[in-house]
Amino acid sequence: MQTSVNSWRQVQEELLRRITSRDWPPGELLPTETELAKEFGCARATVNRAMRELAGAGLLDRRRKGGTRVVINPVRKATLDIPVIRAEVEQTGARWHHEVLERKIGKPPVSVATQLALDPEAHAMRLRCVHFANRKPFLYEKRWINLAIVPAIKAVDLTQVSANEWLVQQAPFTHGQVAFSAKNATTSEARALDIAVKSAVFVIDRSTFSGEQIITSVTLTYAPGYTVHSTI
Amino acid sequence: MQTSVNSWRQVQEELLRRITSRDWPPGELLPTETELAKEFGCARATVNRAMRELAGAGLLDRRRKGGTRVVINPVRKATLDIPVIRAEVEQTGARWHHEVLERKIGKPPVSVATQLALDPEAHAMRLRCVHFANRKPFLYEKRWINLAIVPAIKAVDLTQVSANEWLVQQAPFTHGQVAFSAKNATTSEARALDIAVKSAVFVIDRSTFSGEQIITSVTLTYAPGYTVHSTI
DNA sequence: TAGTGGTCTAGACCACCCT
DNA sequence: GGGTGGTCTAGACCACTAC
Repeated sequence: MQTSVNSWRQVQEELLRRITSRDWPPGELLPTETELAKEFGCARATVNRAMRELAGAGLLDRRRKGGTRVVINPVRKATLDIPVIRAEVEQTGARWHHEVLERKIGKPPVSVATQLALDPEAHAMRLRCVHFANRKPFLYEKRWINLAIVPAIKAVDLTQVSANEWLVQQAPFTHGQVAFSAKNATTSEARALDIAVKSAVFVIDRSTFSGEQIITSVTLTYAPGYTVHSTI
Repeated sequence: MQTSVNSWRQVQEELLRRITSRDWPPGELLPTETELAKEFGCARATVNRAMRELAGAGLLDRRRKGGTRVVINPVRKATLDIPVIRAEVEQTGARWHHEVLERKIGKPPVSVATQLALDPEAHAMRLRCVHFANRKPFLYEKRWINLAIVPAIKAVDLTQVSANEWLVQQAPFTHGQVAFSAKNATTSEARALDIAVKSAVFVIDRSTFSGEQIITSVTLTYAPGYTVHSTI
């Protein structure tokens, strides 16, 4: 029994050491929280917090009565930030501005309505914008907004505030989905971003919800060179 | 003072409701943990856990003495899974196999050595593979492995076990970096994936570390159509 | 059914940092 | 200096599930 490993970070570090050093190889059954607490000379809650986070990271598999095991093929989790577009540009030191290409209100096509989980009769706002970094086209944005949730946006001058930023501040979402992919730029995307047709562009599709109801669905097409960074 | 909102999930739900409903608009200073605990009729630790997770999600900004505020432009966090390649393919119901195109041991070029943070004199293993889903090329893998960390891999038959899976099991990393991007396929990538040159391909660059030392650095080039999904 | 993790409590002390 | 969040403790009860 060692003494004074009593902060949950220290406990977590030691557990991680035993896993990576293969003291506890994949599949190994770990001691119980109570046993580890005794060994480390700390409270069970401290061990619990350390192990809970490792389980969240995909390294441990915990189940009541079954105990805690080292995961065989860990599914590690990467966390990546989703900032407001303006902040993302300005953080690189560049100047940001945006232009609205299209803004109309009407019934979305059926394909979009199902994607938005909207009543096909419901009205939505269609928006197409280009975001610039240092006056260079940076991002082409195609968006549908559910007016049943955020009717107030009808009165907003979206040439002054981007819909992205307005929505983030005025209609925080409870959860959302994101998808990342690559594709060859279409003619209209190439024109909007001032790039060659068929250039490889990075695409983010994102839908955000307030409870069960969708707020907005957006397709972000980034000019070539864009990279998303993340840590594991 | 309401009664029996005593689980941290209930507390978190209620806090989230007040934020999204703009009861607490962006920038608002929230009551202290002690006050909320009294209001909800639960222990301060319960409120703390609920708020800590919301802060981790980027919705709240917490500081000692300064109190807790609703973040103005929340930088939301997306979490995405990074499974072992074989598992990723098999989860779609497809059969997985892989082929090794190149496997050699030697000094890496200087550019790679700096990228790997390796002594230029250190030896590394160079690996190029293709992963298949239902016998169709799915992923082109270019990898450098730091033999100073995992010398044992020299004796492994990497045509039987993929380096990806072997490393995940035998040399768990403590942390890593990931980058996602899009690019037009080069000639060699197009040949490996059996696609047209200049097709848009999705690229993941990943480096993993054991403490300060790099374990491996890999570039994964996915065949067109590949999408990474995530939730916010 | 018994053992394990999941959670809550009441209290305490501490670190940080705003005023 | 004082108020706030960060964390730890010792104990308790509960929920799940492997056996």
